[in-house]
Amino acid sequence: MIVTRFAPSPTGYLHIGGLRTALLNYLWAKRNGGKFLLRVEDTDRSRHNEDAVSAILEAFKWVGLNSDEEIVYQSQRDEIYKKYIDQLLQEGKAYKCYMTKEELETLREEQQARKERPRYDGRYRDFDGVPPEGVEPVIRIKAPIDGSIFVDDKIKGSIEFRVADTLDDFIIARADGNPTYNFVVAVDDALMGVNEVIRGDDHLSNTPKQIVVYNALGFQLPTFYHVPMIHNESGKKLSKRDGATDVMEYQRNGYLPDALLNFLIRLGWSNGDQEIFSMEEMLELFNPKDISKSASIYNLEKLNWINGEYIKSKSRDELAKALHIEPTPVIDLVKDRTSTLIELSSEVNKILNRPTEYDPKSIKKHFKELNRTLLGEFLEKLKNGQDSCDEAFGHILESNGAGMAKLAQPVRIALVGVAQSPSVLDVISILGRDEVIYRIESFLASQE
RNA sequence: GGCCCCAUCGUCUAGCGGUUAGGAUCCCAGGUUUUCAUCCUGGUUACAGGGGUUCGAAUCCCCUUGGGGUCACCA
Repeated sequence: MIVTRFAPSPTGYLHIGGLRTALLNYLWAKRNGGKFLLRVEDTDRSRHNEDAVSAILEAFKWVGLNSDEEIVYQSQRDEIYKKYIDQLLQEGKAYKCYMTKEELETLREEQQARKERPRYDGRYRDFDGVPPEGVEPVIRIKAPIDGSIFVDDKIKGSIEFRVADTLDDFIIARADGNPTYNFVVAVDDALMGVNEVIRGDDHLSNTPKQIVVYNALGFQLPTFYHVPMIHNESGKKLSKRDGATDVMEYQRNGYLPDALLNFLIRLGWSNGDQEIFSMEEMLELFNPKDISKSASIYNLEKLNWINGEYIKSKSRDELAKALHIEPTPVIDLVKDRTSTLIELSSEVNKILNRPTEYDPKSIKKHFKELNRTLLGEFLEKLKNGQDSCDEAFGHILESNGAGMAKLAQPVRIALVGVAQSPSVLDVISILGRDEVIYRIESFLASQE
């Protein structure tokens, strides 16, 4: 069975790039009848943040990606980590290092002065003397001293990391006893049964370290897929400064969750010329080995288009629900002309609500002497009640020998306040004769 | 700077030795629409550069250039 996971650190909200990673993991697990798990990486106590955790979970709920098991919190697994650290200590695969932060810093400066790679020198690796007083030791793992570690990545291929220039005996537990990232990731993934790891390629250079941990503990290595980053418009890793990186911001801005997922799946992955993918199709087609090797730039224009396509394809009831309003035929009238729920809402309101003001530019262009006359005649016919609205429209144009626009545009302005709207006759038929009369009279009164 | 990764239209991508280099988005033009939007039709724009290999390279190899990532007692 394939088990995947997404492991956010609770530093704020769910990042749009994180959501993509989560989606890929979700799809791959589900496609294979496996499990998708969630793990909160909060080993750094000083950064632990409850609000951040709930913000992230809220975002997952919104997009509908659910964990198949209880969410794992690393902050609650101290005993587990301690047990494995003790095991490594006892087996001589890890050791206590009494070097102080200051000493470490000095070492680094010396190495840098010599243009060498900053690297722990292993001075306590085989230490069996008397430990210095007053120093709480960190725990370091014994990494290989030479040779190479190979990461067999299913997207990038086999990658060689020479120990000499990538590894040292890195710290697996801090002086305060808390374990560090590369250690807990390996332990948790192994213990949770995660056997396929799909993550951003910013983790690629961490992978050799995690492999050292897997090997020391005798755990089986998962399959790795390192997916390229999403970049901002200037080609850099997407960060908070780029705006709109919080997943929930997309909800606030009127995007539909399935449209957002559709947009994200197309970053670095494709299926021929297909652009629109339902969740079912994604589940049927997605395979992480097909992900492209190069980074992609995050571009909102495509998302807007996709979102518009999704709005067009939704039913009146679905859209009403998304807008938190009662279903109305107005939705069908305007949904083809909008690309976000915000726009949809404003278009609906434009028709449902009586105009509070009239666009000056529209009036200037479409409310001249003839328009005024025709509109007056139209109003009379409506009040007279002989003709239907459609008939009244036709009769007036015919008797005056005028083009449609001469009457339609002023009517439109009277009904919705501007010269742009869906078909005037459609709007009239939705509003009903009385409301149309009211709005035309109000408009005429405002133009006295 | 060391190490690692990457390189087709502005953007997302198809292509996996032989194609007029395709699609989508964006933009522009025309049509439809009384208007706007939708929709339809058409158009502009790409294989980073240089060497190889080959009868034949966007496709394979090397170099250069460019871009990105990463180098913590952060995750």
